[in-house]
Amino acid sequence: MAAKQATSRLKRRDQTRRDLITATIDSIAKDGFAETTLEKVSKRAGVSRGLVNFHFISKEKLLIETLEQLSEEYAASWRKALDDADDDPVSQLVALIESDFHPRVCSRKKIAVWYAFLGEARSRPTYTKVCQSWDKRFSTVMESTCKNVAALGDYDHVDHVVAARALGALIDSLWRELMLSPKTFDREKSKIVCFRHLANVFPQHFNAAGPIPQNAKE
Amino acid sequence: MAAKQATSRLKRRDQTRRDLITATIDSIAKDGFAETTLEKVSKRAGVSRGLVNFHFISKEKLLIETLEQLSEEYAASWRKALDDADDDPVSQLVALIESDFHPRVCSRKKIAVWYAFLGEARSRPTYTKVCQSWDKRFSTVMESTCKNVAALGDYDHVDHVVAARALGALIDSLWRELMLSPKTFDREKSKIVCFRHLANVFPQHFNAAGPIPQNAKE
Amino acid sequence: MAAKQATSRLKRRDQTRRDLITATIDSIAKDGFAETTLEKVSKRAGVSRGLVNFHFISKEKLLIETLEQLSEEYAASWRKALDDADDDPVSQLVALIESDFHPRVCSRKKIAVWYAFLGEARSRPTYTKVCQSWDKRFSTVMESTCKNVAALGDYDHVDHVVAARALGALIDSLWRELMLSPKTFDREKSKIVCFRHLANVFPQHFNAAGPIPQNAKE
Amino acid sequence: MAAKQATSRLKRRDQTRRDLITATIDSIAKDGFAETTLEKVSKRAGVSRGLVNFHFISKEKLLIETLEQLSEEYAASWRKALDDADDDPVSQLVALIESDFHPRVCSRKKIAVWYAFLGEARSRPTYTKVCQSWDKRFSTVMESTCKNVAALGDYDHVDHVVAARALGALIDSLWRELMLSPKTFDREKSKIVCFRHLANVFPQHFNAAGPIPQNAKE
DNA sequence: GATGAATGAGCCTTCATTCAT
DNA sequence: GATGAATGAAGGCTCATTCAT
Repeated sequence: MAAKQATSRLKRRDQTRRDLITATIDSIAKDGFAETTLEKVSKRAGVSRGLVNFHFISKEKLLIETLEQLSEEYAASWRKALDDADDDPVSQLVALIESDFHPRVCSRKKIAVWYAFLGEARSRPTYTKVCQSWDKRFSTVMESTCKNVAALGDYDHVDHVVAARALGALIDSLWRELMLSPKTFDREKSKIVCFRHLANVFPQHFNAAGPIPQNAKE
Repeated sequence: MAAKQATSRLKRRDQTRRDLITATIDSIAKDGFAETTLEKVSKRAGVSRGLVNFHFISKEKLLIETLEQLSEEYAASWRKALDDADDDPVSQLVALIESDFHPRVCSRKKIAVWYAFLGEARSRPTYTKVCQSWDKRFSTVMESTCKNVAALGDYDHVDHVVAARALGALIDSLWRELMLSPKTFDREKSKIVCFRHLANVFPQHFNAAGPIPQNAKE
Repeated sequence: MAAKQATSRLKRRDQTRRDLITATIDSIAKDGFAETTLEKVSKRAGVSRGLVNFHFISKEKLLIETLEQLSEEYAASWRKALDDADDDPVSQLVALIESDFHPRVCSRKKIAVWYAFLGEARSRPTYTKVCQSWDKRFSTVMESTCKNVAALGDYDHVDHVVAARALGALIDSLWRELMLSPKTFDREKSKIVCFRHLANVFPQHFNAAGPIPQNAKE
Repeated sequence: MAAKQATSRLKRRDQTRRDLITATIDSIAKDGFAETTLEKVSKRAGVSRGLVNFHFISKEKLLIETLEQLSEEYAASWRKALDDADDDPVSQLVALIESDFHPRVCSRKKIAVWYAFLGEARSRPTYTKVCQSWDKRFSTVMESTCKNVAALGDYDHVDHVVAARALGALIDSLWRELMLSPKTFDREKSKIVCFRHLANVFPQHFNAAGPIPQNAKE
């Protein structure tokens, strides 16, 4: 029973922590980094003022955990996408793109927060690290997938590393469009832009509509 | 004589304003947006605390003018690059790339500031507008130049709009690398990355070294 | 127990608020409106600087609450005086005068503060309202009491409304004397001035010493 | 010619000083004491920022001169009224009342300024002095005039000193009404209130309409 | 004599953090 | 474990005053 109570307490504790991180994301998205105060965050999470320091020691630590969670969510999303995808590089590339534009990670709110952290990254080493590894992990998988795609066709002249980097950059550029000009942003058109880029580079495997079915060949 | 006096005063006034904007850029680059205070800025500019409000009314207005100047500097840079370039689209594309990696606009400091503003853009409408137009103006010229390049060769299957966007995104991604990982960044290699992207898309006109001389054709 | 705790906290809270208002009155009385800063007020109240904003949101709101309390204290004073007085108009008029010169409300400090607010009344609508209602409430009761006195005697030719207003004005004038020339001010003499005014208007019921006993008549 | 130039300069100087005092009055009337800054004053007077200190040394000195001018204007007004009046006390009393409600001195603006200074009087000795003498000079003449009126009739039981003081207080109360409730204020009705007070005290010489013609008696 | 840029002290306010209850 | 009053440092801003031009 004591154990149960302890478990319940732990759950409660974690729930409060999660609530606070969610509230932090919401606040940064709405009011920006500069206007995000612990009072707003605690009010939004429905807890008392002093509780944030109790759970996270300092505001800075709360912010770092928030960034880390955001980063983890993102990585988890594309990892799962890869796991669920068929075992060929083209499908995997498609899965990565699908994942990156899934509302789960690609919402105006989350992207605004991501850019907010990026904006402070230069002057806060911890942010720098998280942002670097965020970029790094994704570009690595993107690169290797593009490499595998390149191996499928007649792409000797294609620089798959640069193609991968350009694809990553393109996705980022579309995210930024969602943040700055949400009205012109369109989730489906964004994917098409990515496919068109792939069609420019891997014309045998992609066109504007997405991957070109390769079964005819076999 | 009175006119001269007025001129001298005006010059002085403008010089002070410029100094303050420069100091603001330096401060944001070094300490970040959140840690940029008017005291630091005024100290850096070597003037008294109250002078900022005297000249710019409020901190926010100083920040906006700073962002605008940054935006203007950037646009002026690539406009001049275009003006100075030969009158063929390939040279112009090269000029745009050269301009974007020229230390004048592509310094770690300036890019950090640009990203700092971008980070607050979501929650401050004025920043949003300036950032939008910054993106917009550049992508427009990039697109039309790529279109002209596409017209030079056998590029029917190439989507030049997406190619242009990808190039812009690539440049931005390299800038971000300069900001987050200055040690791995290399100005020349960055241009080569861009050329490689162009080589992927316009293989008749670009290779990793840059533009392919076309005189053989004539 | 929780309730007790809450009560204790609430008491504490209210005590702090009261202390701050008292300190505000003291400060305005001593240094004047213009020189009353939150630092002085908080120091006088023995609390930290930021607590004022915590409890009153802004300096302006603290000032308004201070004025309101002053107004309430004053009204409470004469209301109690009326309650405690005998049930005849002459005794009531005497009670009102006694109340107005009671040190509880008629201290140099409080009058200085009252005049300080009056001085800013024109340019701050909230002050205007409080000052208006202060004046209004008192003049209403003064008027009706004078009316009742007038009905007691042979005062057909007497304008009791004007007599009441003149009495109120006289009291104010004596208050002002306390503020500007405290050395010539004398509490007892001030009441005599009021009685003399009443003697001028209601000679059958008042003389310089106060009310004339009317039992002979019965 | 040099003298003429000097004179012209002196005139100009005085004009500027007068403009600044006028602007000060306007500013205090509109924005209150607390919000009256030298910048507003100089802007209102149409001169440069630094000129106030040049002409008045300090803000405080400008304020004192403003108060003094207001006081002088007021005294000049009732002195002239007395000079122009017939040589009997009743006419003189009427003249004093007329003067006190003449727009020249009894405007909402000027009264607001007068009360603004009064509000700071307690904490600034110089203001105290000016306000004291303002009160004193007027109450002295009021008292002697009332004394002379009292001598005209059967007023043995009348305390003319208190009657005079009440009249002065009444005028002040009506002024305050103009400041706080300009909509209910009425210049003519105000005078009638004063006459009614006098009718209460000197029924043989005043009624609600004003002085009672005494020629029938002779 | 006049201007207005520049100074710097001081004010109100905000806010992360602490701690008694 | 949770609350919220209290702290105190720091920030943006105002403004009287100074002074070079």
